[in-house]
Amino acid sequence: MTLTAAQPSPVARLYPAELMPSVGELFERAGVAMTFCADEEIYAQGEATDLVYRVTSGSVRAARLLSDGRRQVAGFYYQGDLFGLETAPIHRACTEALCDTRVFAVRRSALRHYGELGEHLERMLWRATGEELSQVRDHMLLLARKNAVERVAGFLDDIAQRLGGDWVDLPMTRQDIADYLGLTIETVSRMLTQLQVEGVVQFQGCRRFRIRAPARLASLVAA
Amino acid sequence: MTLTAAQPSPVARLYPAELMPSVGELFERAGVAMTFCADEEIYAQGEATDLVYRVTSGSVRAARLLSDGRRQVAGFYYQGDLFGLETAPIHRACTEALCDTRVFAVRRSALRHYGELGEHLERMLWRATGEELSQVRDHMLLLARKNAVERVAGFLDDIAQRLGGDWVDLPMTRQDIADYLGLTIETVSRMLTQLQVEGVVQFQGCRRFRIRAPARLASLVAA
DNA sequence: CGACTGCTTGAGAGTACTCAAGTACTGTGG
DNA sequence: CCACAGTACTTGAGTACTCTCAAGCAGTCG
Repeated sequence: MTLTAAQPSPVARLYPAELMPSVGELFERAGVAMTFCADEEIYAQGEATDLVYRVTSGSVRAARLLSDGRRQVAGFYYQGDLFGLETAPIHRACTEALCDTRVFAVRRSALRHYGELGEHLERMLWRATGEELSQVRDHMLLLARKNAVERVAGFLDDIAQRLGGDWVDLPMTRQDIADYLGLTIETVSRMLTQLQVEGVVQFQGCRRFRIRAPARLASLVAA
Repeated sequence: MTLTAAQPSPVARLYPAELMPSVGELFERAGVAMTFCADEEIYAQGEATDLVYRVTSGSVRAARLLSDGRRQVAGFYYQGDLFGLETAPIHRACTEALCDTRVFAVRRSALRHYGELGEHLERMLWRATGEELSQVRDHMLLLARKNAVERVAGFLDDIAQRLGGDWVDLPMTRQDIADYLGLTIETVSRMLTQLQVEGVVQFQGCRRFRIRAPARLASLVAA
């Protein structure tokens, strides 16, 4: 990991509400830039939760390990996403970069020194926490009540919507997907093959795909 | 549902930090008391998220329905728990009372009229959202990576810890438990029988149990 | 080109599900 | 007080889906 910016200096000017900077600007102004290469750890399970991050470019995976080695991927974060939001003093999950990734990190405990900017950021963090809660609940529904095809279809739909574009490049391995969906790597592979055979999606190599039958994909995702 | 208190009146006194009232007091002061009988709906899926609730007595189940009838119980709330916390303007889940239940409801949009009390409550809501996020993540891990016995053991451990006491009375049906754990009612029943046969727990009727071998239960719950 | 890692495919096994029957608990009416 | 109905729960047998283990294939890097 490399720091590419100096420690931030307090910024406590008054902003008229309509000129309040975007979340991205807030992080760039109040945070520290960091870069990580593929598979590098951003923070560890058990580390203090003082820093909050925003993905500038690249993508990130949050994971938890059970004592017997089973792994669960709690989520993926892409460009523009905030992560590291936890109320507990210690991280319950670790996060790692999936590919070369740049983030801005803000020290939570320092927010009160940033005046209005800090308050604004705090509100943003709250909102992001709420949004994450609702995402996690959706994922819970998927894990509790959906079969393998539906899970994989849901995943492809999600990521296509999140990353946009005609063709989508998957930044994560099959193992990551499996651990995210509560399946095995073989089952994920089989379902991907099945969806491709059925003409729902089309793959170009194993990391790049495009949706060919959005309606059929949507019917699998249901809700 | 019955209202048993008048609409609250603004309370904007100054509280020294150390005299700040507890969450319970805050809800009683700023909220409206409501009572629900068993299986009565507290709010519906799709309803506005303006109200936030706190359980005074009884217990509550939050559930979501898939279009094909599959149901997922998102969580249970017991005495002292806050629920209804969502950032989205509309509830993604409905909540129902499991038994005769009393709650206090606070109108979120009214908080800014309550001065310091309101700000304090907002902070409480934020913290509660964070705590719920971490609980939901634990549950996600359970759903993604644990087998039937481990799920049921985890559930019993959770509820015993939450409700306390030697003997624990389950306020929910087997169907509720199954929909919460992503299992069928028959599997839940079989696992409960198995745990009882193995001497891990003991049942008195089908709604009242006690933990007989905490260590063995803990080893099943793992983490 | 060869080794390595990541992905796919196949065969067989196991866990949880489905369907079906039976038992226990609760409340109602005789 | 007991019989009955209704609901909730348990148990059993057979099935299906996903997992495990094993082998083969593809893309990448030195």
